Amino acid sequence: MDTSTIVRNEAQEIQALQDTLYVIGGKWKLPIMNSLCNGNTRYREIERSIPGITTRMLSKELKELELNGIISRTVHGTSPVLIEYKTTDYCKTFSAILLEMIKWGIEHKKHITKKG
Amino acid sequence: MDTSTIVRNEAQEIQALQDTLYVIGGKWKLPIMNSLCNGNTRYREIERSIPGITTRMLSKELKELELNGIISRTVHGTSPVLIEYKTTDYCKTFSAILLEMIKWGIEHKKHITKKG
DNA sequence: CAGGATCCTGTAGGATACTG
DNA sequence: CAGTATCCTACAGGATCCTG
Repeated sequence: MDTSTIVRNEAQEIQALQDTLYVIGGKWKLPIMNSLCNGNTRYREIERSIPGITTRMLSKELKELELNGIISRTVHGTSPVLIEYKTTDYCKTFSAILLEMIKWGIEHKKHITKKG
Repeated sequence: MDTSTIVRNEAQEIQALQDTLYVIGGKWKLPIMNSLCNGNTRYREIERSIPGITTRMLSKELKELELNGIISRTVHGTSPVLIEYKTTDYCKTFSAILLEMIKWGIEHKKHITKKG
């Protein structure tokens, strides 16, 4: 299969875009992924690293990300239960987009403040 | 300014991510950008190319995209008024992300159908 | 520490009809 | 053709308190 000969299909593209948006959509999923990428693994750690997020949203989003195979959740120990969140290899397939979006956001801020 | 020496700042990254999400957020902005990238320029053309979108959402999103400098709106003629929507050069700074997201969405669909 | 349970609200977005 | 104007509602997301 030669990828250079893939025929672009508009409807399929839009569907794919919406699928992607569905997985990473909402206000918090990308910030959470980014927090994990920065080495945070514990619930409270992640919470503190993302200004404004509530426990409700954090646990909700973590679940969805886990369901989509983007992150993993591991239980360590028994009595003082330790939970470890990590990005999966699958998450790494998204890191390029993540970085590009960060760069874009930074440039965009310059872009709009430049012109008032 | 050597970009390789940029110190990564987590809070700034998250802010940048949320800025980007704000600009392209919602259900329709990326599909619209993609439609324009595919050569559609007319309102009804764009509308027809995006299954499910309503005129209300289309005009609302087009306005916001124009405000953010992502697309341009040009009026041609006088009597049978012709409107032409086009992506701006600034929109092109986003095309890499757009393509990556399309690729990711397609792969993701394979990924999840594969496992059940 | 790692969340769950509730309650509440704004707004994104849908449906439908209409206009120059 | 290129949109406006209304009306409506589901749900994303916030606030707060509680639990093992």
